[in-house]
Amino acid sequence: MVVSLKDIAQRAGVSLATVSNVVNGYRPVGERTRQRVQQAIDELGYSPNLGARHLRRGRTGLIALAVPELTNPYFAELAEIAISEAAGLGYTLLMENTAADRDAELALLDGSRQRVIDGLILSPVRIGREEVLARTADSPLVLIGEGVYDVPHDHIAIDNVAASHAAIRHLVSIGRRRIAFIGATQGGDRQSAHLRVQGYREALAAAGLPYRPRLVARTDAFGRLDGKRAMRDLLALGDRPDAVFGYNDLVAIGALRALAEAGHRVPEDVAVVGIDDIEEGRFSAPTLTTIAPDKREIGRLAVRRLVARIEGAEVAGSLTVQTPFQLIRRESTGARGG
Amino acid sequence: MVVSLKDIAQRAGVSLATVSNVVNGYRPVGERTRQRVQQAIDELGYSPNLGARHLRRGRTGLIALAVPELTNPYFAELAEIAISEAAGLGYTLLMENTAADRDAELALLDGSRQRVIDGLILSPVRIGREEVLARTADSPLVLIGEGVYDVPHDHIAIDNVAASHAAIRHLVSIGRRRIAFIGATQGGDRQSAHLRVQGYREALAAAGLPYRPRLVARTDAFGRLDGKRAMRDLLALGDRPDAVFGYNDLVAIGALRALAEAGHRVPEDVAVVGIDDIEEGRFSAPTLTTIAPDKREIGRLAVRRLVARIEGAEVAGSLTVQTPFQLIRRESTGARGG
DNA sequence: GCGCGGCTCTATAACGTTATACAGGCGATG
DNA sequence: CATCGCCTGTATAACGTTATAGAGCCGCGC
Repeated sequence: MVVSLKDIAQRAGVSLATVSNVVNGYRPVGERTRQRVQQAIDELGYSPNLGARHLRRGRTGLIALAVPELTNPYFAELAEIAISEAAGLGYTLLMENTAADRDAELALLDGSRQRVIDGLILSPVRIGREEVLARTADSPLVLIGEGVYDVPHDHIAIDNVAASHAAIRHLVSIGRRRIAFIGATQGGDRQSAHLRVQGYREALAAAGLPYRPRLVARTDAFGRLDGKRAMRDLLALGDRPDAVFGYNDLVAIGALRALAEAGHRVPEDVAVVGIDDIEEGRFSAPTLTTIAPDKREIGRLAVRRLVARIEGAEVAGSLTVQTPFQLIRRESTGARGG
Repeated sequence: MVVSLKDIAQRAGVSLATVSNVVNGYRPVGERTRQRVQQAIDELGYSPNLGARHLRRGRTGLIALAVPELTNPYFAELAEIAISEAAGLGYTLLMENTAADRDAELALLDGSRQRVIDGLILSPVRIGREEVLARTADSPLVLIGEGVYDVPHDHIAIDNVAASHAAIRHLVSIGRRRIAFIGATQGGDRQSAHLRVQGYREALAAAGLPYRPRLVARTDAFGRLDGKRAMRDLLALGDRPDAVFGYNDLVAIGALRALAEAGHRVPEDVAVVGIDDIEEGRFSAPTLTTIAPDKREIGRLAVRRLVARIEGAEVAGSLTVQTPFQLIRRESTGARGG
């Protein structure tokens, strides 16, 4: 049997309202009564009906984290952090998979899901500034990753241009001159790819190296297979690069695979760098040099800002936070050991 | 502004009940009225308040999938499938992370979370038959993976013993004689490890090979690092195995890494087989031979059975389904190409 | 001695739905 | 022509909770 406030009230011989006050302390209750009520709660094993509470309060205690792919370890690792942070704040985090689909992102942005969640953390891929501005829903929204700037929402990301700089500087520092980039995109979507390409170009220029469009490979998506295909295409071109910078670790790992299959040595023939620092890169052969964003910071910050907004803290304007990152050298650029 | 049934009713000049009937078709509505109501809905952009609906119907439309680790690609891949299957049936799937923690599993089993979800799909790791039997909550429960048998709940898994057989037979067929197992456990928890070890022993016996306890390595968890450490320990033992069967792909990938660091060639010196067929194993160097469970089938079946129970289909008794699996040969046991 | 404020507690009206009971109209049936 | 049943639609009571208004009681100050 499922116990409600009424059962407790009956058992303890008090009114509904008093039990409610004992449970959530909205108004003070006398010590004797409180004990009687508490005892009844313990005996009957009451736990509040969240649906009813939601109906009354207008909040569900649910927030969502929407990512383009659950199977990308970067997002899985981020999700684990966010889930535990949300739990600590009394919220339940719901994972949404947009599958990098524009309609899915739009639906989430102001769709019906909003009726059940108190707020949304979104990693946009296919939508841009206009779509976000056109949003009608009024529940709080926090953006993570890149793609959308200058909108009235909190935004947490790393500085992609700077991250690219760091990667390219590292490759230049170990003597590479023909540096390719894998993971550019066609359209204006996925801005982070643009930013990473931009950082790549700037850093090349800063190092006095020429920008060769042929060395920038486009991909449809950003998985291992995309990286592998792009690397294969680059190799087929004839003028082999001596280094590759991948849009993310998955793309870089795909590139590693293509290089191995083509019989090229990493890092001797071609050095490889990714972004994300997923665990897989610490176990690949060779291990993968990467730009490590502070996932813990990103996950915690995103949840905390969202919850702050939900709970009404009129935090000053929208806030864009750039979290730190770090270059981690591993075998794919010549570091020794694991 | 947030529109409710009342607003629609007013606009269309009908009663609340009629609008409700248009929305969810509980009772038929005349064609003319239906059109007027539908128009009002479209114009005002109504979407039902799920909290209220939950309160009234006693169902939330939320189901949960609880896994021991989100960052295990096997579960991430399974989750993607389950999420889309659930969406197709009109349910939202909530991911829960038990972090392989006993208390977390227990809390989920009959804890307060039950008040917000209609049913639970659980991949148990630390709890067994007794705990499941002692459960008080009465919402439907579907178990996936191994660990708990003979309980009155639906259960979907592969035949672990048979899977182990297939793996060992394969290793024997390519001439291996000293076959190690990585991923045994200490206690009675994580039954699947027991079953996989059991299959390993049986298959050794069937092949006329001796069972050497020293070649069975225990691990605390089942990640890459655990596999790497265990492999390192096995190598330190002196009598090097000529093949390794890992509890799962992650463990096997960790083993690959340890072998590479120790300078052993795979598969020439040591062949390696895992279980799960995660994408990572198709890109590792060497690519990983694995036992591939039918993740699509498992995910879809789990969701469908759970929903069937929720919706009251008194399906005959509890059902244990064993889904098919398949051996996929790759480089780590001598197959050529990707 | 009376009024007034503070302290507990209670009664009750929402929140937005859905299911039940009921009412009116109209054609078919006896 | 009266009656029955079907078909549409309505009014309304829940579901379990929380917030608001208010009731009873006690002690204190004038």
